[in-house]
Amino acid sequence: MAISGGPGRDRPEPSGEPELPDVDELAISGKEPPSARVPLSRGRILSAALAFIDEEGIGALTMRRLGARLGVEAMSLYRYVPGREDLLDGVVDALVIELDGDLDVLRTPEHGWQDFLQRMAHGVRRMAIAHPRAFPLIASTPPEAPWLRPPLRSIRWVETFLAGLLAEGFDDEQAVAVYRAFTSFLLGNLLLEVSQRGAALGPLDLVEEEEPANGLSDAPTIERLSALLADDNSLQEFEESLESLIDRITIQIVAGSGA
Amino acid sequence: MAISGGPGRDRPEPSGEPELPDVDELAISGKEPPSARVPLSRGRILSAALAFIDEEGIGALTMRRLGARLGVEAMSLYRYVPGREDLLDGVVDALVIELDGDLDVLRTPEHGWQDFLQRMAHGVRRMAIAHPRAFPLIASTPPEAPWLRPPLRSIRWVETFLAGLLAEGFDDEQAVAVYRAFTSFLLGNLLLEVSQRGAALGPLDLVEEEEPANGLSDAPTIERLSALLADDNSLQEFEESLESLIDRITIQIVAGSGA
DNA sequence: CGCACGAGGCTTACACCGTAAGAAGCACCC
DNA sequence: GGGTGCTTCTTACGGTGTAAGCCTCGTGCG
Repeated sequence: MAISGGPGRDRPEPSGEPELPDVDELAISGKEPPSARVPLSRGRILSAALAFIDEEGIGALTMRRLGARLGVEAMSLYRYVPGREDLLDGVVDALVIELDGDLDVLRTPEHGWQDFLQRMAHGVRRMAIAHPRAFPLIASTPPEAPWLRPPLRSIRWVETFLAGLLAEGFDDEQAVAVYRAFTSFLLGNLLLEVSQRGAALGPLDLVEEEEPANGLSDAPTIERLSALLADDNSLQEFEESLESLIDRITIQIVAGSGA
Repeated sequence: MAISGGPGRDRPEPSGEPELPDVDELAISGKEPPSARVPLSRGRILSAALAFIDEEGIGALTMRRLGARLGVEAMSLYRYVPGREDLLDGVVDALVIELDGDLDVLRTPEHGWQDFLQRMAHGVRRMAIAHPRAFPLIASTPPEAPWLRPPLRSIRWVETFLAGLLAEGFDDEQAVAVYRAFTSFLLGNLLLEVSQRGAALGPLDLVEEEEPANGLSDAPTIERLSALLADDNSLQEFEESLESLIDRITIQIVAGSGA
């Protein structure tokens, strides 16, 4: 949460205001009809970028096109965003902020940490499904400056998660262990689900190859199974895996509490 | 695939098959000293691309630079590779091929499917650690043509894995279920491990900010925990998670066998 | 009122990118 | 010699991120 007064890193905006609100409105609005001149802001830019990615994918997002969508020249964006990579970082942060404001995943001290993890997982899942093309961003280190960054391109994610765990009574090492287990779980499950959800449109795009009766016939395997692969019963699977993970954490913590 | 005999260092290249000019040598050699004119081939290109990515990251890989590394003009690459995206696909496929030739993960019918999964997981892990900057490729749908593709950018991966599972006696639905669970597990665990392994160089690159005594003090959380986060005891964690997952599969399969 | 000023947006420019089209080298066989 | 294919190089085009500077106002101050 941290209403942008706290740990928000200061953007290299030395002038005027000491701190600018990273994401303000984030109205998740679509494209702007050429209405009155809305004054352009970091929030509006990030919001438009997210909408753009949702519609056309990350690769299609260029500064010029994003500018055009906002009725503005590309270079104007640089007044609010240091560059393209930082813009993508900003989109990820915006998603995370939207997430943990969405269901205020902290502030429920009465239901215990299992409930916290459940809420967190479902919140992230909802996000992944709502923005399937933006979600993989969270798991990809940016092409430039590949390391020397927080894992997963959003320090806010780590902060939010760890703070929640600590608030639930975990100690430092437990929190980190749970963070790892849970983040890797979410990452894997949701990346796979999102990618399969996309592939389900028309199953696997095997180039329509005429396998000329290869005697061994190992190609048909995937053709035969592609319907099963595209079959979308993933919510139930997600639930089961989630509960199983939470059980495992219980056991691990209980078993490890002696040490 | 082509028993490939004993310890001969010969690369897979299943020469019996009709025509598979995909990956031939893949010597994983480094940069080519300007020695004699080696004739350039898809395999050499993919190998150089992988080495390039390992050294400088995906973002730094351009056709021109890759050409220069091979002592060749950029356009020459297009005789063997349809374009940049396909080149990246090829790199992923090369990794997967290297993997399942590396430990011939099939062909061990005597040790049961748990052993198969163990070998698979460790093989992928070794690959992820050997090529940490290339590995995220496997989990990222290409920016163009985002859907309409096999999940995870390598149909070969799906094929190899499913074929192995079927060979171990799973039926179709079980194989798909195990494939999902296992792939998501590997993806999540290894993406996180790889990214943290990178971040461990110097912990989190917080811009050195002078937080002017914000009363709430929620910033230090991550600073305090960053050492723990960077701490690399991940092999053991991986093993534990792996065993736990395999147990879960056992239970699930046993429980689900009645249906 | 006049006017400097500065924020916000625009224009120009540059280096680099992927790649389409075709020219130039080259080994071979007739 | 003259084709005849490959393979590689040259040239060129449209697109990209972004550095540098210009223009245009609303605004505050004398």
